[in-house]
Amino acid sequence: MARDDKRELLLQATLELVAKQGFHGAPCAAIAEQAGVATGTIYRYFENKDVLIVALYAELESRITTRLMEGYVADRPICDRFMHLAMGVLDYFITHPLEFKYIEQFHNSPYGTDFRRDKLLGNTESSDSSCKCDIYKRLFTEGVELQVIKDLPMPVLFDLAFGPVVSVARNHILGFIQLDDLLIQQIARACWDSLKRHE
Amino acid sequence: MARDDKRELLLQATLELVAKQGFHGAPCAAIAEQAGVATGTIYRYFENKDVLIVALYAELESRITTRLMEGYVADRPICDRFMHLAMGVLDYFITHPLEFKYIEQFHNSPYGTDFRRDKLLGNTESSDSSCKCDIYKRLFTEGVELQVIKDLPMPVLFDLAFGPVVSVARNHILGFIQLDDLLIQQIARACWDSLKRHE
DNA sequence: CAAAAATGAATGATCGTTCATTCATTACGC
DNA sequence: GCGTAATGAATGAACGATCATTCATTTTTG
Repeated sequence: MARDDKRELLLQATLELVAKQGFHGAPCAAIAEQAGVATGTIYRYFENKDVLIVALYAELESRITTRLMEGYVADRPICDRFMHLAMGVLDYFITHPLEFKYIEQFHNSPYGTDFRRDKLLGNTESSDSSCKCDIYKRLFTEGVELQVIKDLPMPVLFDLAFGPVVSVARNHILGFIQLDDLLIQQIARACWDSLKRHE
Repeated sequence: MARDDKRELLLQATLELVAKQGFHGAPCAAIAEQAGVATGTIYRYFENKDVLIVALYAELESRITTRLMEGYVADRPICDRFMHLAMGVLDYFITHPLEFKYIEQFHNSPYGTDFRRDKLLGNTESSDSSCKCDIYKRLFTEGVELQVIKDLPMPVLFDLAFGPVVSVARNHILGFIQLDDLLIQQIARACWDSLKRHE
């Protein structure tokens, strides 16, 4: 078996176990078993468990960003671009429930807190302009300047746009609601309503 | 020392440790030390640690509901009542950061998942009409009937209203933004914009 | 066959929980 | 009122279970 294959198997096993049972249900022994390797093998591909956890998170972020950039046309109207991004994120989450659950678990754990802190402080690699946050940030900045988006602090605009999207995705995946294309569009539109400046 | 005092000390110690360091940072030994009692004493007031965790959550929910009902006038316009509730929740969260953090930790843990599942299934005590959810549910139902709120599934309306509120509260408490009365009002208004039916 | 990869039993640390013991308080006998 | 017995709250050392990590050994590869 090629070297990268086993690394991939370990990442996939971690994704499934953490998404389905949380970090408590994903000890190293279980991850190894799910991947079909021995416990010790984990340490040939990752320095320790924390490195594995963070590496998987980075991989998932990268996948979403790649998907979001597909079909994104930078010179469309602000509203159209926002709808594309909001519906894209929502669609990605509900078609990849395991990835969504993992990301949620990660954010609400010591891993996520440390990760955020690191991003705020020594943000040396923020020159990566393909970051999902940057796409939104530029869109919102432009919208505020053109006076089509409310003049609120950038993090607040993020919360207005993402807060409902994440909540709705969670409720869909847990089976409390059933999202379809029409509903997704209505939700993205409602988020836009909260961002849009009053005429 | 009166019996209830030690129970209260244990609840307070659990609140502080879990809020500040997560469940990982709140072993029974640490909770007891913070409360100024011995480890074993916990088991005189609570059957086990899970019971303690859930009891604290129920206590916090009760406190918020009590606060929210203060000054709530049922025959005001839909918009006014929504603004009162949204601003009230946001204000409570940012003035009680430990309680907010604990509730977030609880929701994103096996405890929270089980709690939700129990509420969905054997919901025998749902006759408690003072439940926070019920206040909102009745407000939204009335709003949809009067055609001032969008005709979307009830859980989606919850997500549109609560998603941004929770996100914003978290970012304020983590120090990423600084909320004041004006900003709180603007955010509640933005949430209302996402709920409001288009003319 | 030599080097690299994989193995999984062993290790040490940490956790929730238990329980024999201590000790302050209360109730009782005289 | 005083000495003694009974009570049960409080204690914290000890236990068993679980975890991440290590490493001597075996297996695979080239």
